[in-house]
Amino acid sequence: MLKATSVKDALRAAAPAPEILVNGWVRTRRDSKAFSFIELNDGSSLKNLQVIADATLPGYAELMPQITTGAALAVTGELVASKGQGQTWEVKASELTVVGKADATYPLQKKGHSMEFLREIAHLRPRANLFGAVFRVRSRLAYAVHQFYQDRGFVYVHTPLITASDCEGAGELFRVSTLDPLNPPKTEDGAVDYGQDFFARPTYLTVSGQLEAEVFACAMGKVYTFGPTFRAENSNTSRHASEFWMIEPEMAFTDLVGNMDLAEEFVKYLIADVREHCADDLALFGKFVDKGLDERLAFVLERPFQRVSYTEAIAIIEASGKAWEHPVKWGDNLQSEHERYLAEEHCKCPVTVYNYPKEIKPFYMRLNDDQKTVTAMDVLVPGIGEIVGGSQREERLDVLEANMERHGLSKADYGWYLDLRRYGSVPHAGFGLGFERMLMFVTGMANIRDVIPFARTPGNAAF
RNA sequence: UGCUCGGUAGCUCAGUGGCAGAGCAGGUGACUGUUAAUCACUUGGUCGGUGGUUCGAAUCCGCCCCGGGGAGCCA
Repeated sequence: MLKATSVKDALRAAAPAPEILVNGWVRTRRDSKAFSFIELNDGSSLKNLQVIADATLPGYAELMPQITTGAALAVTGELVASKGQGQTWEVKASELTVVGKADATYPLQKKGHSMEFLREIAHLRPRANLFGAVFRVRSRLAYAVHQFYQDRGFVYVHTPLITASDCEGAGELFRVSTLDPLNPPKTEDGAVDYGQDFFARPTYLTVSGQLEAEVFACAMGKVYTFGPTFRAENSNTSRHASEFWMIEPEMAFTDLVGNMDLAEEFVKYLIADVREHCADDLALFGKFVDKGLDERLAFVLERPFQRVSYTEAIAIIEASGKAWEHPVKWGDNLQSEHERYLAEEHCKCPVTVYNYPKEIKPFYMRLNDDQKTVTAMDVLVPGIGEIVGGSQREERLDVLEANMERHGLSKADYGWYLDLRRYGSVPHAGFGLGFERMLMFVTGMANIRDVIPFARTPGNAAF
């Protein structure tokens, strides 16, 4: 049997071919009296392959009504230079097989679907041009993540998805349990006895692999994780999902500046890689999703990211003279409107904000000499906001213990984490980059639910 | 979770107290190396659900469900 050629390969052929086999799904069909044009797509590229089905084909009259939008086809024929405008190559079919029919109820049409409607048919939307493009870019972006770190000598670490610790001391967790919810074992005082649960303790889906990544950074120097993460927050926004992917590099012998350097280099690398390898798909986003996309990506690549300390950021916001919905003073969290102002109006490019007040940041961030701020850093990008959050970690045992006490955390639960500071402790730093938020940034897609194959959000786990 | 805007044909939407509509998709026919093809005709409705106001409700009011936007939490 003839080995199949992808649409992508057929379209970039160097020469005609006497016989090729192409498999795919019908995007549309246009009929002439003597022949039909069939647009075939197999997901390998944005562009379709035009198939010419001549009326003299065996079974033509019976075949044509089955060749409807959505039907799966196997086409054997000659790859020839197109006689028409608009495409270089086309296939003149010698044999057409309808592998799977699609009747008139097939939901995808040739034009104009809303993102909301496509979200409801998440099992079919990868067949739409836009979503094919999104998920090809997603695949390439994931590859580029690994390439970036592997090229730089980072070791890929698989941190656990099931955890007994709430890594960040914040955020709500999904409980993992095999206890009977209707009749759980109880302790003498009436509480659920998790000692009898599967792991003999309460366990959850991880919200971050950071603490475990620190373990490996303090053994192998430079490591990264790349995997799914779970947050049971009741967040209903265009940039939050209950299940998302995150990349978390962690580096020993590295301080806050080295951390910011890596984050900025990483973001730029990903943009450059996708621009180089997904040009057709990005052009589609530039045309239909975000007219200014290419210009903005080019701009981000050309310029160094701005860096402002939290204290400077507060001064910038106060000096803006804007009427803020939430006025800020030193010590407050930056609101979304402030972050947007910094990235979109004041700097007009990604901006890294660092050295936040210790009161608004987690226990593991390193205390600065001013005793008031910690080495937190957030990368804010126009249109999305926070895309990276990280810090230099507190490597001094006594200071870390004091921080934990201040945050009301039990030292006993973090014995292994404290051990890293007892034995060969070193300055180290890392961050988390939201994979989907990065994908939103490079594609211009406005909603995180549209860059995840099957999005999980509060109240929605269909498919 | 609170704020706000929506839910009308398969899809996108108009209709805002008085006969349920358009474009696209689907069907039929014509025409054409077409390419979001074109032209003519045509099928298609629990107006999100429920209760109320009214002679009369898609339209006004209450409650519920679902979706969007922005907010908080964060990546």
